[in-house]
Amino acid sequence: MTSRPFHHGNLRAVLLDQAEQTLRERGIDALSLRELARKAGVSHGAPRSHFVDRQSLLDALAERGFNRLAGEVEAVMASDAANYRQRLRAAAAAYVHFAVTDAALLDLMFTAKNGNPPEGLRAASGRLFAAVGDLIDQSIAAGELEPQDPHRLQLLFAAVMQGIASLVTSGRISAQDGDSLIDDAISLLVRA
Amino acid sequence: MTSRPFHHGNLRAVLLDQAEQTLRERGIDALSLRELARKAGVSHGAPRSHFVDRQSLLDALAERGFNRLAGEVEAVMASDAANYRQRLRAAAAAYVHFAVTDAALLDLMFTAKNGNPPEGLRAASGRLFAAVGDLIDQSIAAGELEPQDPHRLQLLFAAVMQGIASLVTSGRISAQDGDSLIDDAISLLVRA
DNA sequence: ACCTGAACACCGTTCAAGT
DNA sequence: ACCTGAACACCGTTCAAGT
Repeated sequence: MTSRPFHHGNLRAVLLDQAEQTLRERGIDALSLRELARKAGVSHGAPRSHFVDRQSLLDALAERGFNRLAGEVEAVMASDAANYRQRLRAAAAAYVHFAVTDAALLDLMFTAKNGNPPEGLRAASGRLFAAVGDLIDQSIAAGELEPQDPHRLQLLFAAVMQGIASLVTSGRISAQDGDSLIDDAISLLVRA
Repeated sequence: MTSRPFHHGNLRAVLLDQAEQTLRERGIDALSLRELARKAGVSHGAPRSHFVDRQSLLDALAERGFNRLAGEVEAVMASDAANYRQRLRAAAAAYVHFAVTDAALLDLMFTAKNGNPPEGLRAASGRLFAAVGDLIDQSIAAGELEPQDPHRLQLLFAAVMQGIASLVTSGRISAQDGDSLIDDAISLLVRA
């Protein structure tokens, strides 16, 4: 039973899990296909069956990151918090928390890509921005935000969250300062 | 005269210039010390005399990036634009322009560092944030911004610029949308 | 369909040696 | 002080071959 094909049907997932951990603990430069294969107990050529090259694995990691973060924002919308200001804060807090615990992954998600991203990655990032957009729309509908131009408000909120996260991951400000900044930003948006 | 030491005293600068160009044209993955040495016409071990390792060269590139961007923000402050709203817009526009023309470099400047950054890099990034801070302070003094909490306003402005730049470099929005977002963000801050 | 293992080209880093 | 060139370990990628 425990014969040769240690992984059957799930090597891809095993590689991604291990890669995510390595990314978190030692950064992107320490991420190599060969080491992942070694840790998974397969030959160095095995990953090729699931990822055509290293960039393909990085794209898959970014895709998982977007889906996870999108899921958290969607969870905020499904919560029973009546106050939309609280929802905006919760979504932004999730964003900053992600930036703190998975800085290298967030970098990867927002790194300048040379070519066009694969479809799965595009869809995943789209899901995140759609979730943020829905949250803004709902906040407007609840009268918490000015109805002005919803699309612009969505982008602005996304930019503020990404900017705060970026300052945190790059070590410019602490996670605590990041949370304070969220409050300031939301106060500004809500009041506007 | 044109004997052996092709570069004497300026190999470091030659390597950095070439590296910056490669970074711009082919991204960070295409940046190798050996190729830089080849293009400079020196042996592959020569860069070692100026950069202890690859990360050290990347740090030097980031440092130059921060200094260049800081210089542009400082130039905005030294300009004769009487209107501080225009100054804020000009500073933010310079930031977005930098993001568009040197996306990979901006990524490098705000990448999560594993260890503590070297002193020169710290100083250069400090110079940028100090320049942004001064601009905000002057805008407050000119009555363009509410005096509230200057430090928070500085961070918020920095976060918004970095966030918009990040959305642009990652291809989420166009440079044009980035400029529109700047207007929206500044309107929000000025009105507040 | 998935994995093995040899092969190739390239890289970062170290270091003794040259000038 | 700066550069050369050999050496080492590691890597991404390709590909014929196995099961």
